[in-house]
Amino acid sequence: MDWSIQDIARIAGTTSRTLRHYDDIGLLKPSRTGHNGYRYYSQAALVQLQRILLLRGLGLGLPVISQVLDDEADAAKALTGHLEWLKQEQDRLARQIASVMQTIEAVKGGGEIMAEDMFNGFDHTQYKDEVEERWGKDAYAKGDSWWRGMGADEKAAWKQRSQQLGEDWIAAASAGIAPDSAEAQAIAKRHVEWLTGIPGTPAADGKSGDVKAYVTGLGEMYVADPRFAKNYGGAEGAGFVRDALKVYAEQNL
Amino acid sequence: MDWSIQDIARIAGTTSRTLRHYDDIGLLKPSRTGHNGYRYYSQAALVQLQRILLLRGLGLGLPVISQVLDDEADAAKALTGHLEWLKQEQDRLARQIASVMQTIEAVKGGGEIMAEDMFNGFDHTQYKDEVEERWGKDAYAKGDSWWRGMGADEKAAWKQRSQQLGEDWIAAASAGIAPDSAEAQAIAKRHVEWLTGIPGTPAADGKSGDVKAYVTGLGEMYVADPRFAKNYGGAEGAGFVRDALKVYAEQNL
DNA sequence: ACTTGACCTTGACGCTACGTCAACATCTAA
DNA sequence: TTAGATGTTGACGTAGCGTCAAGGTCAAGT
Repeated sequence: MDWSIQDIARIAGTTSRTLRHYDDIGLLKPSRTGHNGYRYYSQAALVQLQRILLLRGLGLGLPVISQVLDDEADAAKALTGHLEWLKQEQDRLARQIASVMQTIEAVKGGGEIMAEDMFNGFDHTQYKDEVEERWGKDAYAKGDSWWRGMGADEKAAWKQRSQQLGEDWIAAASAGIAPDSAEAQAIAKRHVEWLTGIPGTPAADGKSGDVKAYVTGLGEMYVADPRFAKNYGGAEGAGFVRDALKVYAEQNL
Repeated sequence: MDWSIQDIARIAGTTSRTLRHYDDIGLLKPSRTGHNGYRYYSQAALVQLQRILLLRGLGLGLPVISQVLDDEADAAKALTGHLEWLKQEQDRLARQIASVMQTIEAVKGGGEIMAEDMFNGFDHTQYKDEVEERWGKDAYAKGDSWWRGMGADEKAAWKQRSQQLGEDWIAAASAGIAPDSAEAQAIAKRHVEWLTGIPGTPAADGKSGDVKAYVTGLGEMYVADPRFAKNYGGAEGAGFVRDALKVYAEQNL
């Protein structure tokens, strides 16, 4: 009335190693163990195995499967959540495919993978007044000397990061997600980390409270100043950035 | 003229751990090492790092990136190959999404994740005559007793595997890929493994040569017999199966 | 009874690309 | 001088098994 480990492996279309693994992690125990340590499985175990393989085929992780099997009422919930994850992955893939195609074209045309001056139209010095007014002349002097001291490569790198952040912000805002969603907050985290790269600002050397004020203040400036707002998709996108940064600052700084 | 590990990490938007990792695997060595063991990176290293991060962002693996950096002429080729992989992943995701949605509906409606009689319309005994004629009365007797000795669960499992194989074959055939392609051969491999689950046939207990003849013979039967052919999408699909099995048998059995 | 050969067991390493301690050395600014 | 930031080299963890390694067990044939 029961089968050896190879038997069910073949019946269910999997391997004995997998069954031993499921035993190890407690996902599917053999229904009986021989005096010699051999694992034997009954019909009930086979049904469970089928379910496991079905769910695994849908892409669910083993811990989730375990939980679903414990309480089948959760199945619909777990699957719905998983569906969301799958859709996000699909989006991510679509974006990557577009990027790769674009890069292929660039490589075919230009030759070099990445020219040094990929990023133009970014002039750090144009914000001199604002920085002085808000954070003091001293801050700007330090910040500016830091910027002028950079090599072309470093400047390019800096531009790339800021541009990437801008793109991600715009994508997030137009995706219709909430500013306090995990995705938006992840970008906010990167944004703040990026800010800490500017010496002389509260973000780089300040205590938690100062950084909080600095970040929220910046968010407001992004909305108010169209020169900044355009980096984030205009006033609307900048508003999203401001809201997201505000939430992030309050929760983490 | 060079930066510490934290400096470039911040400049490039990554972490020092990542840079140490790249050093360990030889992907990006520091341009200079201090007497104290500290890593220092030059502008050239920064440019390399930028390229690495760009390619990584496109989803390429580190070994591939390493190779592309060694010979930039390969970039377009590597990217094109990667693009294919991305598209396949996209397809897989699309199928998974469809399956998950379908399963959600089934769970909502039916309650149970998998009822025992999910698979109907499959009658093992209907092929009695063919089996006897081709492989001898003895073979059928053994095969049939084996089948009748199965529990409902086991029968269901068997049906599921055969049905799954049928679906995969149809998908492969309609995808327009070649019978000797890696994907088709992978299904063929599974098909043969599935066949070995039938005791009394050459596939289960035979020597290599017998199995080869058996498998190729089966392939022909799938085409000739509409009752089998319909499991593989009709005569055309069965033809694809036959060709794939033939290639597999010749190369592996 | 003895030998094969198939099948079983428990470890334990490998894979991707790092994150995350741990324990300890070094540099920097007050 | 000393605290705090930053650096170093291990080494473990991650998801889900594949893949040896080394050694017991079992069924069948001689």
